[in-house]
Amino acid sequence: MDIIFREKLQEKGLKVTPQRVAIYEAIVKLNNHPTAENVIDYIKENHPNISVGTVYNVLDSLVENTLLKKVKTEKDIMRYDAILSNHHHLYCAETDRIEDYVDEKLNNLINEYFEANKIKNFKVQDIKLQITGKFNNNIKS
Amino acid sequence: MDIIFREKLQEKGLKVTPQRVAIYEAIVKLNNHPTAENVIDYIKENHPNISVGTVYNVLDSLVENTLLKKVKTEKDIMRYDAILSNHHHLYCAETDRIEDYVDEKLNNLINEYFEANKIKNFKVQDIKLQITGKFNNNIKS
DNA sequence: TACACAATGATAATCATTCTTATTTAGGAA
DNA sequence: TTCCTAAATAAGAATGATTATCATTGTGTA
Repeated sequence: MDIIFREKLQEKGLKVTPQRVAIYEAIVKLNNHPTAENVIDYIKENHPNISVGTVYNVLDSLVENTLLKKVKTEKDIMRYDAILSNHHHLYCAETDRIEDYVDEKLNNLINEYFEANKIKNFKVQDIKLQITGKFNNNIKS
Repeated sequence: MDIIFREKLQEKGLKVTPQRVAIYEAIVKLNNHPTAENVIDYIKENHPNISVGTVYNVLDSLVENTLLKKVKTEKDIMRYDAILSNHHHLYCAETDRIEDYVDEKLNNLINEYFEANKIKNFKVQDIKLQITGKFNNNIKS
């Protein structure tokens, strides 16, 4: 696994440093989707000479080079919405624009699906779709 | 609209203050899902005597009393994931635990749905499900 | 082996958010 | 209407995560 990671670094033209390897290993070991902070804590335990700034830098550069992905959570939420009905979101990463997307037919489809295909060991309470893409116009509806 | 908001405040036992009304109006006016910062900027323009701390307080208390909702975005992302394949997430708000959820059948269902039901003025690039609920066990699989 | 430049360490700076405390105000009671 | 009390607010300090700075170190190539 290490070897593959080292190869990937080289493919991307990134130097293979012990810090990068250690940080990647930390994420794999902390396989429950660690936060940057989780990684920093782990690194402090196991590689106390790696500095905090480096962890952030490495994480960023690995994400930039698609050796790592970022994932969002329910917490640490940033936007406020005066519309209270249940709705999904259309999101354009380029322009940072968000629009609401209400679609009862889709909700039913998904609910039926999970009714028929239960997830093992998990009770579903709510499902939100984040639909990423591009808007065709620049005018707000 | 204002009147309804004032009534809602009273129902919740919250005092009707000019600050709360102004901040609510700001969110309605900035209807493209403002960030706290967006609201603060707007307030600074239109109600320069309302302090930044108050904006945060009011936003929080309105969310707590379900007069406002929070919405997440792609940016401001906090978690790192070494699994690069396309997958959704099961999320438990209580324990902050995240598990990957891979389901090709579901992906196909959703893709087919959007194939048949295009969204007006929007080109879909990626769809992510955030499935919130509760895990039945505490043991990591 | 030497060199150039990318990467790192240490720490300062930043920026959004939260906290603190004194002051003000909304809204019920007299 | 006026008074009173708890709730709400203003101002600014404090916090905490992230980013920037810059001198030093290390990787990988010639």
